Amino acid sequence: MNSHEIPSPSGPAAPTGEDTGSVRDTVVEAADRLFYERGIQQVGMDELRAAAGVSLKRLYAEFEGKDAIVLAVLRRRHAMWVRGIDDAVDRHHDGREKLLGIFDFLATWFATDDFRGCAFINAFGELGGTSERVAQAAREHKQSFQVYVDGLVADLGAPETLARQLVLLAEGAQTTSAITGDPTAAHHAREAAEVLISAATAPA
Amino acid sequence: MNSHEIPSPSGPAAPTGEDTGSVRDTVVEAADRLFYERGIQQVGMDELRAAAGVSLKRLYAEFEGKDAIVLAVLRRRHAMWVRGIDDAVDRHHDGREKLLGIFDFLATWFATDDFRGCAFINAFGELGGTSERVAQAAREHKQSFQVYVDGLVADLGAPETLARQLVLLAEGAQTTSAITGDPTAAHHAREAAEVLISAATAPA
DNA sequence: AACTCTAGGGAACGATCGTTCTCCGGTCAA
DNA sequence: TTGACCGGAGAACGATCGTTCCCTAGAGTT
Repeated sequence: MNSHEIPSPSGPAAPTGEDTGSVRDTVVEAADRLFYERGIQQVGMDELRAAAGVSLKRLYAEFEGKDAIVLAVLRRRHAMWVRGIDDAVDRHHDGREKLLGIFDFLATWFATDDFRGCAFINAFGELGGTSERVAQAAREHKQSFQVYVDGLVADLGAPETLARQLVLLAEGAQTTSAITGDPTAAHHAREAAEVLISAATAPA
Repeated sequence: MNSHEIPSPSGPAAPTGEDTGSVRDTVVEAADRLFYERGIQQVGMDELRAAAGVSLKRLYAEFEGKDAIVLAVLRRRHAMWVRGIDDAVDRHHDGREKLLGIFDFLATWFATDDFRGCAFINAFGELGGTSERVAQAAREHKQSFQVYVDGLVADLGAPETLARQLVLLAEGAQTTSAITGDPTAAHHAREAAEVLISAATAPA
């Protein structure tokens, strides 16, 4: 049974005294990939352990349980989302172009070959009915995006209603593209956004 | 343990020789309620059996397995969706009002106290990664809605792009209202739809 | 060399799942 | 009354899950 003695062939190959932060990251990254690809409940802890190249003991030393890993994954997803949106928005200086940058980000995201929708929407559908923690994480994520768009719209001097409308377009594009597999939903959302922005910023 | 002998207090109270079609309906209705409320994998066959007031033997005589029940539930959801949309649209004769009727239907749906989003989106997030049948059911449902809106938009003489945009708004309203719990998403979607329809039907 | 400590591999555990099987009471024909 | 049949209740089964525990190999210290 002990024929192979290589400790961790796919791991980061650190000797022994690994700092604990990197173990967490490794686990959360592997969990994110597996959960997103197949659904949370379809991934067992043993498979996650194997994918992350950690022992079960280490896994449970680092995380209180599977729930804690799920929440850590959602936190990571939120950070990635914020960074991606920020990058696409900050690329522009014009307020209108900033708003449209959101849909450019969506377009590049949808074109990813492993795209399977918004992880928060998926997690909410799967666990939101039984896990208040997951439902709240999804709520906070969506609300923070709404607040972000509210700010961009306010900078434009447009009414807050526009922000609500643009968020609906972004959400709809995510689910539509995820289910149909058609990445052009981002483009249609962007075109709609252009019309809505123009209508909301037109002089009275 | 046998203190209560009432066989099925909440069931339809049919004597014994129930016709088999109604058993199917009873099971699918109970499954729909439970699956929608808590997620599919969170509902066991035994709980479903109890909720439907049927025996396990009857359950497996009527359905090949849990997968078959899930697909039957999605078929039922699709029929309910089509009927609800049709009712709200057929209430009007003007093409523009017909399109806006979609969002009126959404508004009444979102106000339902057990509303928890689109069952197809939820099922796709939970099982779409592993069950091709579920993923396909979601795809077909969304596509049939797109085709339906395409028809209404074509009747208006507006470009097909408008139909894509309106579908995105409807999808976004569903997920947003589900997660945030705010039913006004339907109203914001409707207002955006009014702007988009006006822009798409304005004379050149 | 002997001892201590750590951590990894993986068996073990209890719970739960979807599914099947067994028993048994009731019903109807003869 | 007897016997055949049907369906319900729920035990049983095998698989899988999240989680814990045990055993041991190896590193470090004296």
